[in-house]
Amino acid sequence: MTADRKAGRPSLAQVAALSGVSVKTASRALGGEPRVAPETRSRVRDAADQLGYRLNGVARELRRGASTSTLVGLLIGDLANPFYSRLAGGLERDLRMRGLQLITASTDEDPEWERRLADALLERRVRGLVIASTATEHAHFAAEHRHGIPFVFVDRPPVELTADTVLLDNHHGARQAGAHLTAAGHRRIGVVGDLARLSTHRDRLDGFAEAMRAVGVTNWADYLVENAHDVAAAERAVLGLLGRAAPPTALFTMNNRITLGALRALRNHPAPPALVGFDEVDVGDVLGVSVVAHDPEDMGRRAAGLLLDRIDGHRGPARQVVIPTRLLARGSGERSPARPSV
Amino acid sequence: MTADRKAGRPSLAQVAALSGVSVKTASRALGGEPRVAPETRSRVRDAADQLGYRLNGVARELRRGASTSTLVGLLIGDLANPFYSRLAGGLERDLRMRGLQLITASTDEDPEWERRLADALLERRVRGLVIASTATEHAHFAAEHRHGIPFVFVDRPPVELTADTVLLDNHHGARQAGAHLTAAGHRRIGVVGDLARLSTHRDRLDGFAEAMRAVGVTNWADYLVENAHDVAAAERAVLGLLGRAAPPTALFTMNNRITLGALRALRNHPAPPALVGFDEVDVGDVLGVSVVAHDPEDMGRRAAGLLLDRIDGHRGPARQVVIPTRLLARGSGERSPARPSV
DNA sequence: CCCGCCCATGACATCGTTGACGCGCCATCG
DNA sequence: CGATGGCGCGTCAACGATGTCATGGGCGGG
Repeated sequence: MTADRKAGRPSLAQVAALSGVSVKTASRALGGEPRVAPETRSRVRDAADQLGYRLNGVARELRRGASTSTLVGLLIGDLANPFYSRLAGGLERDLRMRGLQLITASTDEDPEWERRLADALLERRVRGLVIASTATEHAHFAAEHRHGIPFVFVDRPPVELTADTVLLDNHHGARQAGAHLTAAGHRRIGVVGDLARLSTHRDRLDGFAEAMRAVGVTNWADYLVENAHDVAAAERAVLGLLGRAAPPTALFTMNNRITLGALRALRNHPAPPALVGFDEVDVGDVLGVSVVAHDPEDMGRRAAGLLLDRIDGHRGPARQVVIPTRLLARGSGERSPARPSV
Repeated sequence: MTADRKAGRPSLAQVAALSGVSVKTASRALGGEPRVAPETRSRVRDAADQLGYRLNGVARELRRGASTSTLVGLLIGDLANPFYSRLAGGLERDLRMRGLQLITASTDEDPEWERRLADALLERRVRGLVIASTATEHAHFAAEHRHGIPFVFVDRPPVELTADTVLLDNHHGARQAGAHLTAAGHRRIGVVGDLARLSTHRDRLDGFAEAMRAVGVTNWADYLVENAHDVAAAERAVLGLLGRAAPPTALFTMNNRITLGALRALRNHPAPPALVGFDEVDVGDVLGVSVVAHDPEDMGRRAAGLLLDRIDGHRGPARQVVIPTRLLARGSGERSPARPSV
């Protein structure tokens, strides 16, 4: 009758009262501490069950102080993007082996929103923060960082801040992609990239530029489209490139979504241009799509490693891990520039 | 010199001391409360900046009490599975418009682990719990549920517990898939499914069975393979089916990973069987894969809707939302059973 | 047989913040 | 000109758990 009316959740005090012990003993019994008579412990447990009681993790965390949180924050562009979700998966798997949980937030590549989310996570006293940042400056994290909160930057490096980082070998991968296409004889190569402000975009562009320089092509930027941030935009961009008077004979699509858009655009094309994409895509092997592949889950695991080291007290200078990329030739990148007349 | 030695993070008391006001006034100033002189407020803000201070969300949550948490728990099988990550994306997007954050944990389809994770989340006093449960019984959530914690079950319904639920129209979708294949003349249809214990598996199987009954085929279970939980297992299962003396002329692959495995298995096959998959797959349109499609992000949004209603005080009986499915005929499901001799 | 030690338990303070309430002070009003 | 009230700020307690220290009883050793 009085039990679970609208009254909030029961507190330890109520459990203690019901089982006839002090609050502290109840705490000991439920918290698994030693120095509790077995009979007492089970009496307390029964009372807790009866009341539907559960220890309050918030109170415990407050009492125990700073570095007892089991929450790790993850800031990414968009959880629905397989690159990020696989990264998150790898990260989570390694964190939970240590009893840490992941709290994930998507920034939609909005720097202002990213900052708000980071603030919220830090206010919640997360144990560490893993961040694929879309911002162009991270000095405002300096104070937290100095207070000992571990930061790990993934996919994109910190700016005006020194912290642990896990990056892809963007430059090398993109150079490989470019070299692969030029080796097949291509010179007019369409390049479609993500938001121009992102470091990954710039690094990949640099790598590609190097490959083009190596064969003496300098006007390749005429075929560059930037800021194709979603699949539909990428599809339009590719159609635009193909509609030109002198269309490219090959394409370099600079991330997974863009590659998907390109595949859509090329569907049913009588003589599709050669194509190399950055990032693996689902059934890329079945479709015969050549890509610069890498392992997002490994990226997550490496980030977990760096973070856990810091949590374990590692105090060394910031470390940087570079995840290798490798070119998978599956057909689409090996088509020659010679195009049958239509 | 004494500043940020190893001393923990500064507290409100230190900010108050530095700015020469009481703790309460400092709280008011930083918390954005009214009744603070502008000059005082900025003085406190300066002191906070100087100390690198940030309000402690843990303490605030404890003080404010139960239903002030801004955390919502999400339990799914595997964050790296696009079905789940898109669901999570849709859910997160709608939750964050209300200032709620998502804390995600993967169960790897292990019921015991799922329970442990749920306990951890509930102990942390999440505001609500969204769960794609892999367990076969949920009575242990009853106490929490009665205490007013909103639960939303997604993809799989609760057992021995009544709670809000968002499900796919599995039965209908699978029946459509089966009917589509039988309409094309198929009678020997290989069926590859996920873990047999999952309700989604059973419901889809039921729907498919109905389609087969409609054309009088009763021995279809001879071509059933279950527990193909990952892509590699699905690929093996399909190869096994095709290697039989009387191989199936069509395949029904009961989820996205299984469809991917089947596509791998069928690559380079001279006369591939017809194929209809459950769940959309990336570039399914490009590959011409017929599927029973639905919208995982919408599922997440609907779950968010149910949850937010409860948080807003809705007290009605448990509601159930069914997400429709629709068959997308793209070629692979329309191949006829007539097979060219090899 | 007595002393001292260990065990089970309890009282109390504390983590950092915020709600409830109180108190001057100054402006306004009848 | 005294009563009224809003404003700016402060004091105190409480949220729910746990660390610290204290206490009484039982038991083994001298």
